[in-house]
Amino acid sequence: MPTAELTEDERLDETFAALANSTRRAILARLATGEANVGELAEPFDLSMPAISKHLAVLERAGLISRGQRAQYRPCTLTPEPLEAVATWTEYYRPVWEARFDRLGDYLADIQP
Amino acid sequence: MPTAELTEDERLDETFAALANSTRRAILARLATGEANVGELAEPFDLSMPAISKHLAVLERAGLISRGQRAQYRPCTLTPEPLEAVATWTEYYRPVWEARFDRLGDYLADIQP
DNA sequence: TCGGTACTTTACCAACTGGTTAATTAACCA
DNA sequence: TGGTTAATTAACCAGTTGGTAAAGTACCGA
Repeated sequence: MPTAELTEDERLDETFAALANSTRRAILARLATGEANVGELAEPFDLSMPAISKHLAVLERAGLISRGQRAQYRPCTLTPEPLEAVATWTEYYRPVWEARFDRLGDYLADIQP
Repeated sequence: MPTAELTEDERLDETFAALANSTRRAILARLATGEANVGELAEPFDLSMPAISKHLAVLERAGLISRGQRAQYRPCTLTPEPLEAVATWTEYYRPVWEARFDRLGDYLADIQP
């Protein structure tokens, strides 16, 4: 079958949706320290294995992780390209939130004698 | 009533969920250029007004916009603090995706005679 | 006071999400 | 071969999401 062929917008939709869950963000944080199997990833959570499997499927579909196979194990690794896209998207708005400090700077300048 | 009292994780959940929709991201992009009424925000989209109202409610609940009132109009403005939180969250992973280039650098160094 | 404009609320719908338990697949090991 | 371990798939469920059409609210202006 052909590779999904998503638009940039659709890829951002999937990435943001995948990140909108603290279990999945915690899994990414764990993977930032290195590869891990599904069981190791599941251990910190009070969730069934199928629940973790589903979270991993969401992360994989969003391109945030990739999965290998070693015997019965499915080692997961972080693939951070979508995070880079999020950073790029977000940086566009940096001037907007920094304007607040600019205005604060103006204010501080104003009250100087 | 007391302000929602969400954890940092819950606020990130809401922010990422709000951003996981291209209509809402387009609305934010529009608001980055300045305040706008609901009708003005709806104009570029082939969606009913209630649909836009719902998107704005999601953005407001996530703290990404705030809404005023001027006669019949509800002017919306961008409130970028949650975007700053997203940037902070994302920057944590920057070394991970930049490691790719580091490794590329190692590789290029290796193949030098 | 009455009509129009701007927007929200309500009621409804189909599709998706996040969880469960039970069953299945696949690989190792004794 | 048969049992154990690792993980996925299937079937199900309640709650949320993204959309609609229709009704309601609120303000302005003639």
